[in-house]
Amino acid sequence: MDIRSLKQFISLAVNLHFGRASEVSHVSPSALSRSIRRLEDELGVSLFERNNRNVALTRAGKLFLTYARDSLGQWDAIRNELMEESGELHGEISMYCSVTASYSFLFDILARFRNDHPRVEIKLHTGDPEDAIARILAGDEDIAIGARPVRLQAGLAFRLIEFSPLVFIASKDQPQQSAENWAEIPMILSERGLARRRVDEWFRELGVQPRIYAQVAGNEAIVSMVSLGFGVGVVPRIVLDNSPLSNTIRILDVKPALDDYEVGLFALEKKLSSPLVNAFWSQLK
Amino acid sequence: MDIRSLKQFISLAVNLHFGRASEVSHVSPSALSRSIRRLEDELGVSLFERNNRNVALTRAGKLFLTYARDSLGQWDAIRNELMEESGELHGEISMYCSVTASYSFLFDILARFRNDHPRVEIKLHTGDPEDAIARILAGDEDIAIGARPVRLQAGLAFRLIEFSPLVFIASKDQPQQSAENWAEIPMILSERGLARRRVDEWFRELGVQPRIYAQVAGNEAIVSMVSLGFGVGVVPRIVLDNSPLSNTIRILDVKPALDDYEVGLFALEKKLSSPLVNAFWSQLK
DNA sequence: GATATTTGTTGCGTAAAATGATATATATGC
DNA sequence: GCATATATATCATTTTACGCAACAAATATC
Repeated sequence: MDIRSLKQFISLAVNLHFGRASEVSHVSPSALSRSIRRLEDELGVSLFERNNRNVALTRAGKLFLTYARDSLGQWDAIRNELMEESGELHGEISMYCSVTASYSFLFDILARFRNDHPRVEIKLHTGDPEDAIARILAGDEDIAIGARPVRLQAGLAFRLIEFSPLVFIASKDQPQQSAENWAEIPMILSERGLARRRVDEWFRELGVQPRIYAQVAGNEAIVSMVSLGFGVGVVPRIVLDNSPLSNTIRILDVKPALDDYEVGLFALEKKLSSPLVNAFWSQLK
Repeated sequence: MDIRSLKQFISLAVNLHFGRASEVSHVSPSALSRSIRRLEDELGVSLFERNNRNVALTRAGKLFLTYARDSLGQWDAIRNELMEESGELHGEISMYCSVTASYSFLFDILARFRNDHPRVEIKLHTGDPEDAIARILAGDEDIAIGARPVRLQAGLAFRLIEFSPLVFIASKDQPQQSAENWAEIPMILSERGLARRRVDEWFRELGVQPRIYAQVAGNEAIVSMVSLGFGVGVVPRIVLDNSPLSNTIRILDVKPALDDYEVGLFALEKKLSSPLVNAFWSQLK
């Protein structure tokens, strides 16, 4: 039995799906299957009841799950304890953020952190920012960068990095639209996410049914389409600051303005007691 | 980190000597050295302060030792729990006994145990019976076969297998000695151990200084020398029962007779709660 | 004080174990 | 009944672990 097997077991016990669990653990499904099998051989009991369609914990599996969680917690605890003993921070911390964020905030933050704690290895995963909170809550990542939702889930901690206005953008070549014809203007919006919800509400309060030209995943794609003159988009301004297309774009002066994005760090509150996470966290004063 | 590394670490922490610790763990010293090194790398701290002459636990090592013991205890606990869940006993149990014992009692006991619990693997180590209790107390073995000492150490459990008279033996060819000349008779005795202490006391009570011809390690060697006519020896009768030389030997009728050997199982009391050890233990009614 | 001995570590070649890609078997859904 | 999904078996490859022997450093021995 080793720590890795325990983590894999927990992942499978939570996901109840070899494919997804193996993805989280960064191994192939076959490796996970064998790892679980090995564990079962070692313990002499089946931990999962599985056929080719379903995976379920056995009674023994449930018992072992609580053991695994405890054991992993204690392992983390002793590692933290010994880390304090050694004086210097070291180990591994996992981060999740969007590609946009990795271009903008991340560089400065990481550079500083790296300088202060050179022996801490950072595992960075990028992806859809909408998944950020879910990944934190699931314990898949230690820290994520994202926009603060209106309501924070219980146990979730947020620390502001900066405000970024949510702005309407149009191509520089396009003539300025008058404020009255919002129903006519082709809009290019996020498929989902906080920005989309804000815009939907904005239109609702205005009493206008927007003409949605395109629903796009990713702020960069919105900038591209707007730059090409397809319509008006809404993105956090931080995206423009790092966009190679920003000089082809102008920001519309829209009233009322949308609320600012609050971009910041997410982490589980209970993980803030970990020296590594805490060091990262406290870096932002 | 895996269970094996933890055991190796504990062994080194107890022995404070790579050679001896590696022997207990059944690996080469180099493997142990690398294993410890790996642990230290993983934790980012030194666990031992060591040069080519001394090994000592660091402060971090002491902290980790308590963790390791706890962690190992919990691992055993969950394994036992899951074993009860599964209904059938399985796993591994380690035994220690002398070569003599392995010829005599062990066969029947093991055959029966194997029949009742075929999925339990038995690791058998043989060696000097005088080490049996020490190995049990050190936790190196689950169960040992040996002779009950006058006083049992605290925490040590003993279960009688059978009595075996401690007998004086001589070669069949030698003439019977009269009872008066014990001081003249060449004695062949164990170097150490319970039998030796009993004989020493026997002579002391008789007020005779024995003439010790040879001090030998191992009952088989005593039988050999006696059989060749070098003198009179003292061994538990069970040894004769399994000796190919027994027909060349006769048992002397000595008064007062020595107390019987109480041959039986040793185990740590706290290990009796383990299903495996308990099953072995309870086999002897 | 020179030599021998003890003992932890390291280099190297081999053996074992783990892994990923692919194939397979089997269950489910339409 | 065919298409899909999914856990597992197989095989080739890579990674890891191990033991042996050499080494280095410290102590013991005379």
